[in-house]
Amino acid sequence: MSETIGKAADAGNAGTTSDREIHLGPLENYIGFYLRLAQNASFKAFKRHTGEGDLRPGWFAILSLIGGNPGITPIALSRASGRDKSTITPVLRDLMRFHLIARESVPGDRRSYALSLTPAGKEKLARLSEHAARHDAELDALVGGRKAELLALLRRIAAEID
Amino acid sequence: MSETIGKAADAGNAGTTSDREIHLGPLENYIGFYLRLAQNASFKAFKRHTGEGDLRPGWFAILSLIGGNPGITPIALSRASGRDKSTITPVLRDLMRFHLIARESVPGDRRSYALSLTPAGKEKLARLSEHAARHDAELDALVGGRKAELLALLRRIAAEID
DNA sequence: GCAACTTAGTTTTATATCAAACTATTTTGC
DNA sequence: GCAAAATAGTTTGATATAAAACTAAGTTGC
Repeated sequence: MSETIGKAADAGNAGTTSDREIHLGPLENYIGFYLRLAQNASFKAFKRHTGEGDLRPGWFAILSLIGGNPGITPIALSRASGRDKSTITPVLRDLMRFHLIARESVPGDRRSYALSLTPAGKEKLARLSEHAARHDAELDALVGGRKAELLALLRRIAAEID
Repeated sequence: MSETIGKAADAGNAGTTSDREIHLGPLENYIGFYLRLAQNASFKAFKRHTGEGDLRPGWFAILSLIGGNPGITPIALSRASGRDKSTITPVLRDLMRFHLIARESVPGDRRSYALSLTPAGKEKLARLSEHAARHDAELDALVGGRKAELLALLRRIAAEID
């Protein structure tokens, strides 16, 4: 961490700004800025947790939603998980490739299909759930008694910012 | 929005789950889940704001930090903006290409260089700042009087989750 | 009952991000 | 002072995501 200490002494230079004197300026009070920092940090930590096995962060929410809603369609998954439908396709392809989910045709709509977990998928979900629970427990510990308030605010931002 | 209503009536099917009956299950109470949703929504809205001009979301934080800290180096930018140093390089290249920033050598360290805004960069930053301020004002409106608490929690998550 | 519109899913393209590997320097420990 | 370790910056490769364009199928309005 030893930063460039003596440099600002130089004349023709406005002063090379070292780490500990950075001014965040307006960013300091921007919700959007800290929302990004917090999400990145949380996602990184989650990746570290799950990545230790053969798991993938993107799989958990999808597997969990299929597990809790057998027969769910890709478009419903997209809406429930808050991701664009075009990002669901490759995840489902992976999950199929590893035989964690099964597709069944939807009677009455040949465009769509119904998803469910295979036994292997249920096992994988169980294992992923442990990691996820541990991860969110860490977050819980950080926010202490203000979890309900934080969740309410985040839900509100997610739902109404657009 | 007319969803597939009559489908669950079919026998051999566990019931095709339509949008309005989705159970989020554990996700419902996961901070990480709503952190992602909120950040994605906020980022999308920001992109919409800035994208109307010739602006780019990634540019604002960087320009703002350079503007507030003339002489800042790429590595200090990386830390202050919370992004990996490898993501700073291409942004700086773009900003250089549009003559919004200038590089100056750092006396005493030939690996690094000092950054500053050109007059054009200052103008661009001023314009971007308006959009950013408007965006964050929307977020402020959503969180009402609980902004300080939200910021404190997000800062804490960003700083301590790793 | 057919044309127009809408919806489900996929593919393609673009952006944001991290991580690892690499080069060129600088700093540190004897 | 020199070898080893650390640091600054870049490049390359991977993943997460959205958006737009496309295909196929369903729904609606006369």
